Amino acid sequence: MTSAAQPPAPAPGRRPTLNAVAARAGVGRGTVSRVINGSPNVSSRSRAAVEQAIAELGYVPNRAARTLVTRRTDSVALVIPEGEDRLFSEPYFSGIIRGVSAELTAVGMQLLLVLARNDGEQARLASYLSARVDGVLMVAVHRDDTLPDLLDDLGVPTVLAGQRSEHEPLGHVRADNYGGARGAVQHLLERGRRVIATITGPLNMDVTRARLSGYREALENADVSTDEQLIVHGDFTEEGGRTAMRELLRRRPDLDAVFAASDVTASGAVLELRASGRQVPEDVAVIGFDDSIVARHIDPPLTSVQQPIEEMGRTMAALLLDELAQQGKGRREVVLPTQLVVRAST
Amino acid sequence: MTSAAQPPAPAPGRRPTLNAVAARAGVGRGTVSRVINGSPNVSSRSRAAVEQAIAELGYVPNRAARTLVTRRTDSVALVIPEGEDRLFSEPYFSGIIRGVSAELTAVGMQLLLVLARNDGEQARLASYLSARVDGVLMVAVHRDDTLPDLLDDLGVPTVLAGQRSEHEPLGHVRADNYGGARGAVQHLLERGRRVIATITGPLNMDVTRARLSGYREALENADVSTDEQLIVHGDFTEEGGRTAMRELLRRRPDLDAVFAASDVTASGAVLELRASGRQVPEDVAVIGFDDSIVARHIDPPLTSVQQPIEEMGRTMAALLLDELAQQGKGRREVVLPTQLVVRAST
DNA sequence: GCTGGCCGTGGGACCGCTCCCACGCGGCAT
DNA sequence: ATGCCGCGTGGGAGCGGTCCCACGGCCAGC
Repeated sequence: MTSAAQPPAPAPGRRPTLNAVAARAGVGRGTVSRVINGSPNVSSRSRAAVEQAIAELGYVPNRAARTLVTRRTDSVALVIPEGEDRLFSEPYFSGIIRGVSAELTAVGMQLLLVLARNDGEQARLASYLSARVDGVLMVAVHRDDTLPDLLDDLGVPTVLAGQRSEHEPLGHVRADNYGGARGAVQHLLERGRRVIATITGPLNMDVTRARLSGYREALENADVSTDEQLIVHGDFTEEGGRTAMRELLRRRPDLDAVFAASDVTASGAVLELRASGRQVPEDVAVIGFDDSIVARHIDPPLTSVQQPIEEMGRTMAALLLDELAQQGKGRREVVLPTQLVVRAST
Repeated sequence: MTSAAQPPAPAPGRRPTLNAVAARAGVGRGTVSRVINGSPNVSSRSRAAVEQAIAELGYVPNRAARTLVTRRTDSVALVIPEGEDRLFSEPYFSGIIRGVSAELTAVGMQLLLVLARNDGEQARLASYLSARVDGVLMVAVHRDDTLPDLLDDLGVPTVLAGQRSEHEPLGHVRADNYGGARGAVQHLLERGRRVIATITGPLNMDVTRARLSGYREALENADVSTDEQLIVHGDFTEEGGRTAMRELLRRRPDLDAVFAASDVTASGAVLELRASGRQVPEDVAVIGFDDSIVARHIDPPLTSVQQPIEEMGRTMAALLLDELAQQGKGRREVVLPTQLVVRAST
């Protein structure tokens, strides 16, 4: 019965704690903490001792304990609207993930993946996120998405891929859709095409409007008359592309080129053109957008506008980390250049 | 100077705590905790009071505080080998994510996305994961992947999509690759094809061996002689498909069907067949695997073997939650049926 | 020589929760 | 009536960090 209060009790199969490191290094907890957090006010002697103890013990800081006191979770959420499966296809999603992930792991933050339903649960989701992460990245935002605003109200730094409207108040990254579209149409003009149609995306997306502007601009610059008959709205699906193409052929059977707002739409257009007895690119040239896996695999391989997806991911993460660092200030927008990838369809 | 120790100090812009709920409900902290965690030993009076207080205060439990004491993080990681961009294409990745996410959010767990490099960092990654999550889900495991074993050694429950070898010790979910391949070849036989070649995947993947077995089995069942000349190895890429097809045509110019181990491989094969002057499906029928976006968009649309991807995701998560619940026991394997989707290529 | 300031340091208080012990109370068997 | 049991309960201890205050030692300035 001489058990006078168990001294340190090495703790069974448990990971070493900061306390254990301090004991082993012969310093106080505060000093270990300072070393870990890179404080300059530590003598090199202490620092060396602590670093050695950390290495010997294989110490890894307990994130929960740190979060409890600092109120930072060191994690950000990537929110994806459920149903936007389009996003998951190459190269979009892999690129975004790779970029975001690279930027985040470099600073020791972790990435949470959250699928969001587009129903009335957005308020609940916003509150959930505000308790779980330091910031939020969102892709595929639509004009009427409220989640970004809800998050903003809760003070959760948020960065979007793309803007909801031309005056997006939140930080965001987007490709130069306007310039990409203009370049695509210029390319068609250089190939000698003169009756150039376009199949757009959904009207409630900013990318649709930007690409349409680029299309118009290119034609006006070239003094080619623009005909509203040559503009049809699609929905980014293959079926939408077929339907739109059918309508275009009805209106202007003499068209000699089509600029589609997505590769999948373009692939539908190609099918419909072929069904009407036209050859691509001999009779009608076709350009897509996204440079997706479909562009490379359909026949003929599709000329397409490529976005710097991975860099967009990296930039999104960087902007968010910026906002985190400066407490919500420094909200910025970044526009990245696109590149035309020429293949057999033009 | 009459400031005698600030009493409760309502705390400024901070979220309500369990203490605040207890005070408002007029009960002790223990009781609030019991209500939140669904303990049965709470009088219905107390329970009602607590629930009302929670609602009024908009209380959300602090996960870090809970994790600190329970040593559970209530989160699992989905580990994806970097470079396996193939996985990111429709429908694979979106399906897995949707299935996993649905199952996890139903029980309040969160999903961490982790990109893993295939270098010597795996030990570090394993240790990182063991500190950050309760369990791990892995996709695209190769025969020589060590991460699953490292995790197992650290006692981190792990569930794989697919098996590394035929005697996978870890819990895993896979599609019936054998049955799917057999069914595909049977379909070709029913279409009257007799000289059926196959382009496999990489030999270090179990799916490759399983699909090859199914191919052989179907031919043997039908008393069609199998010729090793008809088997060529690919690598799941389009270029690999072209190369393999070229080799097959050299060896057996009389072949009348090809079963490819992936849609992308199949699309390469189709291009090469066409280049050789053959028509698909008139001269040579082609079947792919995965029922990916490529299958639907190439010309002709590809007959393909579809896997129940979303269900695989759901099942993976369910198996992991099971292991979590029973402390690593109940390690199981689940095989899900495939389905042949017939299109114009056969 | 004394004072002031700064540097490096140790350690108490605390973050918000769960775990568990101890207590009061009523009902049942003795 | 007395005991015991078990239920519902309150609250102390502790999880593993960070923050910050106080302290000793040293050097520079007067």
